[in-house]
Amino acid sequence: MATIHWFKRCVVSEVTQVFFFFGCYQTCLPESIIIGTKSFSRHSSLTVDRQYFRSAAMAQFWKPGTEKPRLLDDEEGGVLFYSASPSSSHTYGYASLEKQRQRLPVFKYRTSILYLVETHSTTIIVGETGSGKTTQIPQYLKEAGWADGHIIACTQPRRLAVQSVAARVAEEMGVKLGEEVGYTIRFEDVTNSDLTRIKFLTDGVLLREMMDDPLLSKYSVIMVDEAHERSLSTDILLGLLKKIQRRRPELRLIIASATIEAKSMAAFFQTRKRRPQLEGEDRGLQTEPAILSVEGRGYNVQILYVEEPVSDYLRATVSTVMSIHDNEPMGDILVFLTGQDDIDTAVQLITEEAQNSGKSSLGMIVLPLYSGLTRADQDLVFSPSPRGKRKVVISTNIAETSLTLEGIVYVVDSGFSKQRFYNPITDIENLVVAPISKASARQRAGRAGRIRPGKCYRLYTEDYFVNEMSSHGIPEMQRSNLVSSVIQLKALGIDNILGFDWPASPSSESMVRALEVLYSLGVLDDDAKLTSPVGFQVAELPLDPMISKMIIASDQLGCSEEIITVSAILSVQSIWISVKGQRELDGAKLRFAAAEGDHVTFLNVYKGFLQSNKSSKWCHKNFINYHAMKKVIEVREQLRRIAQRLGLALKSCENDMQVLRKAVTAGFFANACRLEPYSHNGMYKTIRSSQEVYIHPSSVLFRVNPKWVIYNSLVSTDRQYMRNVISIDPSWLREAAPHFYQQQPLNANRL
DNA sequence: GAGCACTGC
Repeated sequence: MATIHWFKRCVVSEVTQVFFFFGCYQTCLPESIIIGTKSFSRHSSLTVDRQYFRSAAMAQFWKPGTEKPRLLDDEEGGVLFYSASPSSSHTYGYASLEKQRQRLPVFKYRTSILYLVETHSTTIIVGETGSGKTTQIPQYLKEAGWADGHIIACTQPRRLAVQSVAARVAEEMGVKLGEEVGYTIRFEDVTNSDLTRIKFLTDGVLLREMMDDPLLSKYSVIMVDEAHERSLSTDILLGLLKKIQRRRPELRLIIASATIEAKSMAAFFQTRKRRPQLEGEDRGLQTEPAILSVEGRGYNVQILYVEEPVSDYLRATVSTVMSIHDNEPMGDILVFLTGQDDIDTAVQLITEEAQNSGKSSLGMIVLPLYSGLTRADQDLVFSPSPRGKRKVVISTNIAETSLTLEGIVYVVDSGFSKQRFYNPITDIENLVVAPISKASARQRAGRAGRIRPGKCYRLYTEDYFVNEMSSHGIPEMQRSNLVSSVIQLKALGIDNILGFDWPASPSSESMVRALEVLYSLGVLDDDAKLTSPVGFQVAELPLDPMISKMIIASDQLGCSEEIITVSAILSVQSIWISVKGQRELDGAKLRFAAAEGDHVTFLNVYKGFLQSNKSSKWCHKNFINYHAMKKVIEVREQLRRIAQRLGLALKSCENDMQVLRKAVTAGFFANACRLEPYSHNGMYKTIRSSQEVYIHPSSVLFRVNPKWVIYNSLVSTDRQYMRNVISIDPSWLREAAPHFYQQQPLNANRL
């Protein structure tokens, strides 16, 4: 392909001599802590590289058994760096497991960690993947007696991590999972209230627990793991834990992360300046956070940068993969691109290129990886590559944190990912391709060093990495719609949302917008307090507040069974299988299509699924995602239980779809749109802000264009597309939200 | 007639 050669030619022609630079520095520590590694130096040795890359720095990850630099920097930031003294040896039943435990890097810090937790309210532990912090620290705490009469909690951002870590710890302790060691995730509580002493849980579950027990009084130590990811729920949790600490000085917090800005996190938990006479300090408990750094266990990853910025990262990706395959020893390749579109194209281009070049096609298996794939397709990437073959996985961010692939030796990093951004003025969340942060780049590179030393090819220049890439991404909190977060805080009795102490404050526009939406839903009153009962009921449901409101309205309208089904379907990613050739999918959709719109279509799919006896074959035949439907069933059951607890009547409207549409209107009235009169291209305008929007072609109402519709969400590409659309009668709007629409020109006769 | 990074309750 001529286009691919362009990249090679261009670079080759400009590279006359290439240098190798060697430097030894630790990428696993935040810059603020590395200041003491004086040995860091860069000396260049002249080598001609046959690649088109310049090896600018060797990212040296610490290996077990090597001495690490020690430093003490307690001048300002409160960084305590303890020397690694061997812990006293203990003997436990499981010899081989015990040996393994002692070989983990974190073991050398056992005494230091216990000392810090004993003497400090908050301990920040920085440790790379493989340091063993997640599995070992809860055990150390238990061995030291922190579980006597209390529970040790360890939170994770993801369900899978909770399950696997809990299983591992139970195994190491030689106990049955669910007894002394347990875990809780949504839909699964594998704990025993009498026996469980170490409990793993998602941070979202811990937030929910706070609704019943605001001070989290059954926990003695709470370890918040992967805090560097700065997810929405982690940040809310950190803000709330800081508040709890003031009421419960004896509670110990451990904030664990890979590449956190340790000092800024420490500054967040720094309370001394504001309250010089904290109760805890009288008892020798330091309220100033301690920071401890633990080395990881990855192998060296050599970082290579492009000499010149690439104009087309897709082409650059293809030629880089081909070059690795032709020139480098065996080992699988992991490529980070942005989304399904790019990935499918890259898979195709690489496959073609390999076939054209003849010999190299023999040894390559090229596989896509993104969440929209079916389970079977995702499993392909986990099967070991056949002898003599090189596996090339082209992935989204899913391989950065959520999934770990073994056998990766080479990483190709495009430097981009899709990120969500929220505009509080237009109230629209956009998904845009944006440059990643240094922290992400390091995380991606680290994926190459899991089994042996690897290489990471960055499709951007070193100068760009050093001077332009931001060190950490923007926390999710500052990129999201905050309605769900605000209602959670309200439910926990946080009245002053605008004054809440966040690890990273969201814009006041976002918060004001969230308050407005909640007010219009009747969830907050004039004093911005939760209304009773609607506000409390909405807060209790683990859903977007607009969906929760829809459920509550369905009680009066007598269609709660149907609305709960619709809610469950709206809260899973997509019930349709994503296929490249969409013809068949469109045909399949037609079988379920309802004139009223997508919500009713969903109901038809659900009914069909039940009639098929929840058959996976039936799903396959109808282009429906079986795993998504199973999740729908689970979510639906949970919602029914909560609805009953809230005193809502579970009732079916049978075939009266008008009440169902009214219930949807009660939750989503703010998303009402009117077809522009005389519009020939299906243009709608939102009632609230006269924004130009169109029905998404995936909707059953595409080209049907009813005069009045309500959408569930907007997707913006070159146009604003409404997804999941239902037709309504405009008179229902004022009925559902009189205050919201009192000044809006709703006269349908104007059409 | 177009496209949905990834989590989580």
